[in-house]
Amino acid sequence: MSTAERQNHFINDIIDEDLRKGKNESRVHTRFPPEPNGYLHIGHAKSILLNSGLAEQYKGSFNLRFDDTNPLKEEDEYVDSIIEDVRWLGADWEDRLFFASDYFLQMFECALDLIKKGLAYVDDLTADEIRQYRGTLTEPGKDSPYRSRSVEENTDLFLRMRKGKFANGSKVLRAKIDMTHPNLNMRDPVMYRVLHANHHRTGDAWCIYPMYDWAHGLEDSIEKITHSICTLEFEAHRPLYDWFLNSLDMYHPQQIEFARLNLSFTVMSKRKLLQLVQEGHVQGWDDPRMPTISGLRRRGFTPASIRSFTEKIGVAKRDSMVDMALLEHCIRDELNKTAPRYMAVLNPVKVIIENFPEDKTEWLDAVNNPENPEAGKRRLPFTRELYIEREDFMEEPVKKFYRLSPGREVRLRYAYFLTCKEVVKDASGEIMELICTYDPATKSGNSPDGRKVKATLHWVSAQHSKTVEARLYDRLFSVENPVAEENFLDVLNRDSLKVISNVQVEPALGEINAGETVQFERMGYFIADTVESRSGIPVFNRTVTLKDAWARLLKHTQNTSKQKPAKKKKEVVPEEKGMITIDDFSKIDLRVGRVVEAGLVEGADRLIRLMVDIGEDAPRQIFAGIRSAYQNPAILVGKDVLVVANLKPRKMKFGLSQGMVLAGSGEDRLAVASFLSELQPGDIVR
RNA sequence: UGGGGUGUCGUCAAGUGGCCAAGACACAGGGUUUUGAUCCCUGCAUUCCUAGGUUCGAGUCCUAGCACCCCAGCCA
Repeated sequence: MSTAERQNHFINDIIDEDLRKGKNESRVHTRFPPEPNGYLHIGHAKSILLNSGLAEQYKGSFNLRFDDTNPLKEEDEYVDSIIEDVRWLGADWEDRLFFASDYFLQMFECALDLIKKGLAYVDDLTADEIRQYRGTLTEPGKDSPYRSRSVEENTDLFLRMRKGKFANGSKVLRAKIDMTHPNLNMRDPVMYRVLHANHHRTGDAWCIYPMYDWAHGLEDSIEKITHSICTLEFEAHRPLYDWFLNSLDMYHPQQIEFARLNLSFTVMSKRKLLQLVQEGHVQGWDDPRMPTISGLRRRGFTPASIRSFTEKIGVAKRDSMVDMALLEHCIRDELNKTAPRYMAVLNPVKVIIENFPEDKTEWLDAVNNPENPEAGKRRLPFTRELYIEREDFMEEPVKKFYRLSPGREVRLRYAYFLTCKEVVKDASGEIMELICTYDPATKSGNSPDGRKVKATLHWVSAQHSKTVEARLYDRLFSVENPVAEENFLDVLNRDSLKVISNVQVEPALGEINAGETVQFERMGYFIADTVESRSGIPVFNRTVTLKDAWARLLKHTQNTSKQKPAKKKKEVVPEEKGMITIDDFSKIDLRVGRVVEAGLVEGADRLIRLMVDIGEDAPRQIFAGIRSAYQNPAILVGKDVLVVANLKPRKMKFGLSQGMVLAGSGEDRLAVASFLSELQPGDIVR
């Protein structure tokens, strides 16, 4: 494939240094070691392209090796899909396709060797007991009672394990390291478990299977890998990787860890992807909404776009979440240069051109790809009846909408200027047809008088167009990080797939081959689905929309108009209309009060200090700004007034004001509301 | 609270003691345009998790904190 360009990251630095020192005879040999228990996703693509890219860059080698050490989870179906995906991505393993299961015998012999060295033992503890003996993060573990078996006994037992003399789970082979090691992985890890199960490649040849930590370093060592690159979660396993190889005194590759890829608006764990498939939330591993390689391929992504993406995201050790927008950018960037353009109307509305002859078909030239002159031209039929996009017409155009509306003139791409004269609706008010006229002088879209038009619309001839189906895909999840939710299924994007069956496309599109990608002008990039297209009847998958400034503008105004009514509910109702509800009113504790004392306040020329009896043990002190109306406060004494009793007390420099006295005010008047009645202080007013 | 990692713009990510802290995506503004696309221009971290320190000079070195991630499968 293409030659890998050097990227600057820490793994390059490590390799450069190794080469400088002449380590491994200056070889570079990498590998991609998938377990065939699921489909590959874009996170794997990052690893595949990293490993194979490094091999290319340093003129080394790259192996594809299946890490098939667990017969319970692995299947040939997955092997096949993985091979297809890695090949499609362009990684070249030449003749080096390997299986860990091919090394089972060598691994077995190595285990015997380790037993002989007194570094491994057969343990009879149950899985539960092993867990208990392991200790915790903060407490050391303790030795198994079987830890001190002799080399002879261990050898005998292990041989019999291999011969099938023991039941599943009854015995394991463990490395003898250190049960008090602060790294849990070093507390006598299990190397082999008894598993009477059929393996997808070795069948019934084995009934003991090696564990990852034991097997992986051996696989790398056997293949003479120089740099064994894996993801961060294996960092704590590296001491073990090193311990096994050192104990065996074998060729020793270097394990290097990097951060796995996380992509916004999707999930990347095999378990969750499997769940999406099994529970039918998507239509399979290759559903175009899936972040799997096969899903992306069916969606219309290309190896080059994925390669470009992995180059842009870089390689580092910090946990990160890459913006889906970057992946979308990469595929747009490529398809813009390569995809031939066609016209297709996703949501058609009929246009009738009054002044165009009924029986005439005019063939017009259209450019196949403005980015690539070599793509040539094609001819488009133009007739009296056309379809245009329903969204390209607005009977009452909003601000900044400059497409078609009554009385307005637009350009039909590669054709003529068109003016809307009349809107025809059905009984329900839905627009059925647009009656328009065209200007014959504007052929191929130019006006001789220099008249300008603000918009250019795509269109198809109603007589010639074909009806096809399209699937409009969107992001699978509605939030950036679905994994952060209680249940990631709760945030599945309900609109991730919209199937539309009445897409009107120009005739040439009927001839397209499955797997070909085109641009529907102004709408997006679409690929003819490889699974459901039939000869002459393509089914289109939308890979990605074009960037759309108008859609963004619309969204913004929608958002702001959505927010406004929400605000208005709070503010407008009480303020503009002067209304509160009965609930608001019932919050006010209004009492009858009798003024028992009233006087001026020293240093405050507006305030009067009142002592008001509202039926409580003691009168309340209330400061009221009513002095302008009561130069002689004494006249207030003995009057019955209305007091807001549950007003939050307010500290003033003259003292605490514990309520409010209602007063009425008008032009030049201010008076405390007082009254004569049978009501007594403390009575509630409603 | 054991061990292993990581902290630089909204998101990725360069930077390996010495010009005003690369670049990309996103975002905002402008220009060109027969795709409201593409393309082009402009803007976008006085600051690198925090606090001290070393130094003529620190994102880079030292010390002490803080935050986040991984590990207790007979999964990989």
